Amino acid sequence: MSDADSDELFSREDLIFAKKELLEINHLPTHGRIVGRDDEISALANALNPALFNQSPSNVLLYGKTGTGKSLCAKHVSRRLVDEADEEGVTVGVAYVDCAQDSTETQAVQTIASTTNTPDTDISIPDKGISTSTYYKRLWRILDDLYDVVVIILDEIDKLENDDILMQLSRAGEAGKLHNCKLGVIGISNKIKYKDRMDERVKSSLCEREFVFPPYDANQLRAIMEARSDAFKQGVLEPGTIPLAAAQAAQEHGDARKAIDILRYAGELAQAENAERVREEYVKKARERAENDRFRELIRGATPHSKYALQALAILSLDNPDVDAFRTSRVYEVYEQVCRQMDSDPLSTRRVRDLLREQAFLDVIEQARQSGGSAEGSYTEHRLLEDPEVVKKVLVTEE
DNA sequence: AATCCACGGGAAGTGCCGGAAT
DNA sequence: ATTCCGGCACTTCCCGTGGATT
Repeated sequence: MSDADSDELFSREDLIFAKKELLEINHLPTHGRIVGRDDEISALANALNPALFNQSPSNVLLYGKTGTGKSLCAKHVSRRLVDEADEEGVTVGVAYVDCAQDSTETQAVQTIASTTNTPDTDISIPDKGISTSTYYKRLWRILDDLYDVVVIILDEIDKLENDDILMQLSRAGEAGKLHNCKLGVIGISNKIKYKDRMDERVKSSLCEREFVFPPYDANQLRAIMEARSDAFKQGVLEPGTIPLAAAQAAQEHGDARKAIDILRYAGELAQAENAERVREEYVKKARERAENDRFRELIRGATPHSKYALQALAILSLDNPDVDAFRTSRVYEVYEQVCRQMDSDPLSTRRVRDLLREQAFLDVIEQARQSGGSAEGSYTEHRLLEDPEVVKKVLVTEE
């Protein structure tokens, strides 16, 4: 814009990135090791191990916050299983379903059936047009015809609209739907509370084993980022950049995806300013942006009044830096003020209680039941899990 | 073919109230 | 004794569907 060679509208050469695709969200590390998940990988392998002897693998539920490597490990282990079982003469199939995309029973079955199907069969799986039960019938046939064992990975399982498909999958064997093929289900959720919402019978069969994925610490994040530093040109990254970005990401949520985002944003900022190197100041700005994005994503789809309630909690947190949890009645008072500012009629206390509970399920806030002591009643306290500054900024700029 | 309308289902929201907690 | 949580029944509003009418 202000440079001497400003007649150059487009730059001819990328000064910062060499292989930017390494930093794209969906990029999976193909070669090299998965950082810091050895225990989880071997536990998962252990649960699936019976498949090697043509026996039923255990059903598993994986918990952990976003960006802790759940999907990655599930995919990795199941792929290894297919290879090793092949050497043993056992045919293993894997179906991966992203339940955020296929959130209904029909869509999910359709995806499973069409990914496990091969042209060798005379079974066709149309995109649409047949009933759910027909999909199931064809799926059972495919599985029996082609595989000894099938592992079904249900990612973001909490996004499913109902438990019907879990019901079908968990009972497929005993209900006589499958004759030769054994079924194993890996459920992946980033909501610890998801299990509470599950049907009791599904829960007992699907959660034979549970593993919790802890957030990455700063060292692990640093290793993850360094494994992708080839995305940048030689010498562009200052030596302190990655450790700084890792430290910041670890401090916030230990989310590897976000850590990579920070790195990419920092590069883009450097690019936008025609800098030759990625300096630390860019990392700081990038972190702010990544954090805003993350929170924006978290509250996407929330109703206006949900946001007002969150805003009220953020205001309380900012006004009282020494306290971090507030009882419902105080939140409601501030919420009423927010509504007045927004020129909107406040909802009832009953409704706001529910809205806050929804936010707690989404891990935006945390609730704890408290008691005031003798003759003082009991109540719930709400604590914001996000940086109040970020919450306020995002919520205010949304309007 | 375009318009209208009745209908059902689901989400949002309210009020009531028994009961948990200390 | 006190606070307020959370289940329940109920209302209101919106939206997609599908058949009837113009």
